[in-house]
Amino acid sequence: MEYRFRDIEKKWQDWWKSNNVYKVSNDSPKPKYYVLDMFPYPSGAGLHVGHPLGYIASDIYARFKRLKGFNVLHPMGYDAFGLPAEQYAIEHGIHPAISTENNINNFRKQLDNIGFCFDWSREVRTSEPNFYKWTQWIFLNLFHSFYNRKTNKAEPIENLIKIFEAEGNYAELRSPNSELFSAAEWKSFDELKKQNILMDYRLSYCGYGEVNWCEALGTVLANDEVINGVSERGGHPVVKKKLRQWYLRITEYADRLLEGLQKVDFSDSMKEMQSNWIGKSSGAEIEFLVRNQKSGISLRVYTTRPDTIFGVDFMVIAPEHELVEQIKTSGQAKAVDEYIAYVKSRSERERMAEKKITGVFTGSYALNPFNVREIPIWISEYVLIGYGTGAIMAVPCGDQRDFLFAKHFNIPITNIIGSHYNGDEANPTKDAVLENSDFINGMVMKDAIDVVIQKLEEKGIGVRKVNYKMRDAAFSRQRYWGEPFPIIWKNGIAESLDDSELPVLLPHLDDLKPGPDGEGPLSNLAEWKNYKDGTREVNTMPGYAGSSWYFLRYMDPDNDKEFCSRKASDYWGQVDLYIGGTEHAVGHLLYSRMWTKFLYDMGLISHEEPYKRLVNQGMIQGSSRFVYRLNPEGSEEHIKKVREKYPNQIFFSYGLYEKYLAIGKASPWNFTPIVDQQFPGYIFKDEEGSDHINVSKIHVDVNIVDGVELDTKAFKKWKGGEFADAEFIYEDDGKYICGVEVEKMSKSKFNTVNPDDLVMKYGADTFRMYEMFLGPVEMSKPWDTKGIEGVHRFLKKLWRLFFKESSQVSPVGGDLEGAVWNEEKATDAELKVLHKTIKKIEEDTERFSFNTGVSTFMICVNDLTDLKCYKKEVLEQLLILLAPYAPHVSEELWSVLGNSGTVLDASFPKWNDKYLKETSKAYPVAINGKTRTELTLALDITQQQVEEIVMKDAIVTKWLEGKQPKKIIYVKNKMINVVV
RNA sequence: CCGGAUGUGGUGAAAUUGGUAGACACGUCAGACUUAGGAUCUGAUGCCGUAAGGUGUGGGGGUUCGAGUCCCUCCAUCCGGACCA
Repeated sequence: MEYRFRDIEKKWQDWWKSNNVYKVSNDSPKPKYYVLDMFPYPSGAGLHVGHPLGYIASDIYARFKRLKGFNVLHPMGYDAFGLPAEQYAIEHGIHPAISTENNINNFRKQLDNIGFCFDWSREVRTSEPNFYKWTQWIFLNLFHSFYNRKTNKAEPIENLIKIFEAEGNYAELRSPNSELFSAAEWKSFDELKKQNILMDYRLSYCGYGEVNWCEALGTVLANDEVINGVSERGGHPVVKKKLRQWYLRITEYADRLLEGLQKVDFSDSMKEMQSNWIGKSSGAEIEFLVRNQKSGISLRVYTTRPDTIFGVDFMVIAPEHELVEQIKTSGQAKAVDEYIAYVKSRSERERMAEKKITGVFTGSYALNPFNVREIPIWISEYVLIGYGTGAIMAVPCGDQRDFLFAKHFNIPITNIIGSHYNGDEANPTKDAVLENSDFINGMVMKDAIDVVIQKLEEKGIGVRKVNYKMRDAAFSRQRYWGEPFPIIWKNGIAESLDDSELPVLLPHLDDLKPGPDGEGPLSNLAEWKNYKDGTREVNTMPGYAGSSWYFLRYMDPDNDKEFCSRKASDYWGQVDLYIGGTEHAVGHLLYSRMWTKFLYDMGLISHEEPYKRLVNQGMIQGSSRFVYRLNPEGSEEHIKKVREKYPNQIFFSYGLYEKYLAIGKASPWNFTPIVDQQFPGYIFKDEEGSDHINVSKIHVDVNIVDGVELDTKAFKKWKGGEFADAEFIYEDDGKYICGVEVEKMSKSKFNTVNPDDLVMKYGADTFRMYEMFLGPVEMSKPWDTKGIEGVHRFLKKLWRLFFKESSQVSPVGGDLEGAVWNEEKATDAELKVLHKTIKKIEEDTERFSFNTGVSTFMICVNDLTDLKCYKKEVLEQLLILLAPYAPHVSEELWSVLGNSGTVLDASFPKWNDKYLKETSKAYPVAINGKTRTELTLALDITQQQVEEIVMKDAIVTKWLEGKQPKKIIYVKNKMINVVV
């Protein structure tokens, strides 16, 4: 009977479904284990071979843990709200609810094909009211909370009101925007004022701020959704705009998010990315008095290097700085105004692209607080209003930007670091001994930092200060396809809806055009917007709202009383293993960590970090294939001439293309190849000059290319016959070879490979194992289908340990025709193969090395084939090992051997040392690391016994020539070195 | 520019604590069985060399009896952040 994977896989997938094999209970005596995948955004493009990589890895691990006796939670769901569905709706006229539903169904079908062990009864969709009800509920909890800096945790806003009523607002409580007031003053404020003050403390709050506004998408974007000044989705330009927005006060959690990284098992690069994003730096804020016609102005700067205070040669403030108007002198007013106008005319993108040194002198001087030296104040766009105080003290001998600025504008440079400064570039060292520095002369810089800060604080002109790059996260979108806010506006006050009014359903809307004044589409729906005696908030929540807590919902998906019962979250606890891509490093992962900390502060869950261990699967890149078409270009006459001779499209094989270029030989058309930088390829020019033949590189579907060889027949049919008339110039061996480049996998590059096709051709088990066999899960690599045959061959070989293959067609299951397996007792040699495999598979799987795991199976099956071992005793155990990797064939053969139920309910075999011990082993011996011989020694012997045997060995004694060895090094179990 | 990662045959890659580098697989070559094979099986396969032998983990240097592995330095590729004071 042959290995009929299609029937087998269909059979077991149906069986798993109808027997609820993967349904997980919250009530089990077994220890729990939670394996989670980053749930997908169901895009219209469907799955390509890159998507399932992480799912397969987690699936293997989840099954493995189940075999090891854990109660494993392994759920899946959909991150279904978001911008792309809405963009798609606008472009194609399909309502997001419909397209999302379609895409989900399509995803599900593709996922089911691969045979995952997800517990689909726990599926969540962020766009479902029974899910986003709780997203809204958590949002309201954030809204009703503030961060108490004294207790260092989130608390109900009532606590803050009590403090205000009793003590008023004081410095330690103060939020940057809020004023200080006494308890009595607080009581005298009217409601609007009180609410405005409270808004400065709420963990989700509404405020005005500079936001990233994307005109093309018609919405604001969070900082991590903007890459190099353009939107992550679509690459549209993004500008700064002041708008009323909802925010998440994530900055209050900056320190805890940073500290928490030490408690979790993430990769170094992931931790690095997060801590860079948080961007904690410590230093001081220093007050500089400004000397000009108006008195009493002071300029506050932030610096991490207060030790360089005597090296300050100028100050720079951001063009948007609030003191610009007051600081500019009448003499410089014109120049300053012109400069500000210039800066405004430049987009964010231009600024980043061309880093010109620009700036203008304000005419005013600041005074160094220690020696009252006059320091000119400049304005320049290289100082950002958003970071620190928007003003800096410039130390050109220590900071390269300051240095270049000083050189450019001929500002004299003070050297405070002696020979460490060479006059050609700044030196940011902290190890120099200070010079020209008044009371810190002679001190090492890094020691001087604290001394200066102390002195500043004593004199009341500065304060120690920690700064973060991270900003509060913009939490509203002017879009339709997201969670509505449970907020009503009344007389300028945001009021929360009552829990009983949740969920606030997203109303149906056919026309998704934006509302007036930069508001979202919901603004157009008056009957929905007007609610009770106020108006609803018409913005919606961003894509990351639902994903910030979805991992908790899986624990208790049907609960309609709570977002997740305490009992369920206590049982499942942290996600033990979280698998996903690095692209969420600073977005989703930070937000979900913050939400978890918040829920922990509120006493709603018992753990503070959501993910215990994070594994980042690598990206599978596309391996694009190209054909090279010759296009005549230039005068009409020339084109006609060429076309007369060659009426069809001519394609050049890659090898020839390369060859002609390499040797500079004339092509068959006598066009001399020359390199032309203007074109993305090469140009073949004719002798006359302007007329030439351009070679265009065309993406060709990887699925009609076998390795690098083009299937020319399929090519002619491809794209509805666009290339039906193609003629080919072949290699010498008559093949048409394509060019290869690694790019991002995308439909437009024709380099996507659909898993469905591979599953159809080779089966899900082969596909799963091949994806793992490609290399370490964490590594990015281009997809290459060549090689899948090897894995398929392995499964067929495995099959032949159970059945003789015959061409006769037999029904699946129950029919044991051609069975070769037997119940004989296994020999030691066979058990050795088995136990070696058990040990290796356990280790490989545990340390996530699935690629070597697959190899281990191949070696095992090769060995068993060599031994002609068809014994049930061995094979049965092997099937248990294989069940996580190739679940379908394992189930089939497991039942063939007469077992009932799923193989996953078996327990993972234990390996026995007894079978792994060698009776004897050859040890190479090296003398002075040069010469080698082999000795045969027993396995468990002592160092002393080894030395005795070595010294008795004929070859060794001959080498030693009577000399005594200095030492004999017995290295573990392999090598002995004799040093003379 | 800063930070992180990676660099091993024709290809994907193994080598868990420093211990016979290249497991396993693809590809290639040769052979067997075949009317045929894109089926299956056997053998060979890092490179140079007919061979003995030499050489070999991006380059250079170091530690060690011994280095793919540890240290220094340079180079290349990928990813992330970039006027963050």
